Amino acid sequence: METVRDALRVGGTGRRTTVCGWVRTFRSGKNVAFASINDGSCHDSLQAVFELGLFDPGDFEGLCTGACVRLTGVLTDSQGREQDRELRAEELELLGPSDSDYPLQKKKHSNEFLRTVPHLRTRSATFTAVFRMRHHLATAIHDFFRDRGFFYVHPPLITSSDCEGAGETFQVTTLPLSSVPLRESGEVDYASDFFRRKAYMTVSAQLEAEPLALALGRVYTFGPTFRADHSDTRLHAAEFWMIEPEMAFFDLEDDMKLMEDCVRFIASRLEELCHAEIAFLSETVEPALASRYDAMLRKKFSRITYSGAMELLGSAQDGFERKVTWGDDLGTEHERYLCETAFDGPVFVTDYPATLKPFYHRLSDDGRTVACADLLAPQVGEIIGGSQREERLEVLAGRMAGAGIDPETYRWYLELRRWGTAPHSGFGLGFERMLMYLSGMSNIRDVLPFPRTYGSMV
RNA sequence: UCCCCGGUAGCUCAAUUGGCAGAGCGGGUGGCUGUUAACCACUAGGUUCGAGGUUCGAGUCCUCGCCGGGGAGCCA
Repeated sequence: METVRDALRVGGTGRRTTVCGWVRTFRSGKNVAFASINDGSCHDSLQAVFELGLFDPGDFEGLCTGACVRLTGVLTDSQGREQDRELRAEELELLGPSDSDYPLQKKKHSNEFLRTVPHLRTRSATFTAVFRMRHHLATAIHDFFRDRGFFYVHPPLITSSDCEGAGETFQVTTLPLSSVPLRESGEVDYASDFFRRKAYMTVSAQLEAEPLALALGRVYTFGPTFRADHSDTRLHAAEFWMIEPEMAFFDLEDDMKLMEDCVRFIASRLEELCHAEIAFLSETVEPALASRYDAMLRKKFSRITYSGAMELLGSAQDGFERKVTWGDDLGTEHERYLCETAFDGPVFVTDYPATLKPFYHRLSDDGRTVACADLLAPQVGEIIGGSQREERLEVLAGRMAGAGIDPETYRWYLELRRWGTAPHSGFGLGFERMLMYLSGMSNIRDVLPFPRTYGSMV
């Protein structure tokens, strides 16, 4: 047995082989019938040709769109124009019949409809393409970091820290919800909870990555992240994946170079490995997809400071719903203006006001901005957020106090600065956002196999 | 959480001012064909999301609810 991919690409024609796969379309005539067989191994399907004289009419019962078959036959050069080779079938085994109720018919379905059948949409041309790209993106990321001496580390998914400012947390508990134990004060008595304290699903692995970076040097995490924000948009999921590298001895400039190298590397890897998928998605989903790869591979990423962006937005501000001045956070309309109109491609926005960023971003010499960089991309918004971390104990303690954070909660984090502190930097790359940008899919629900979003878990 | 749009056949959608519920694809039947989301003919297929209301009459207007989509905020 071999995959459709190998049957189409490996060796020459004339050999006898067996393939298994699902029927995309079936066409029957008087003397000959055709079935397109796709097994997910590649974008293209294998056309099977049935000389009807070799089969009983009953053999084709249930052999319609959606059926699963095992076919044995001889690979031959195709007489048709749309494929180079095809399988002249000699033996047909119907592993799993289908019928007209099969939800995926041989037509274009809306992504909204396909979301109602997540267990079947995986077989569609679009979603097999997206999930192959998802795999290649993940392996490209591992290759990128491994080749640069990074260690892949595994911080916990259940954590006691809510990573200040990163988003709402899902609480983890084994307390009985119908009769939660209370203390005399009326507060929940976590002493009898599983961990004997309050616990959450992680919203970011960054804080826990720092002790590993300040020991192993260059590390990265790649795992799921959980956010309970009530944000119901095409860009947000409650469970998504993030890549969070953390590097000792990197300043912001080193950090940004790594971000840019990383994005270029994975884009070039996908362009190399996913020709057919990119071509298909350009045709059916996002005509601008090819130009996105150009923007990532052949142009240096633009850079602008937050202050510079404010000046730029000020001079173009008439068209905005909300006007912004220095100290305000950028709204979606402003971010879109920067990457879609002003720079027309991925752009770094750096050096935000300290008041807009978490306490652990390194305070710059001007005393009012921090050493950080967000990478904004057209259509998908922020795909990377990174910073140099505050390594000075007194400055960090002061910023925590300013933010009203109990130092005892982050005692271990402060101790990293107390003994053997080192300049270090890192960033968080949104895996699904990146995949959206590289695949052209405009809704995060369509790059996750089983998306979990606010109010919905199909 | 807020704002906007939508829900009609299995799927994608149409239905003029409130006046007979429609098409394509898919299904069935027949025909034709080395076909390409095949093609041609015929045919079946409906609680118009749900509950109320207005009206002689509601897919269409009003109220509430449910579901979906887009946007805002927050973020990746």
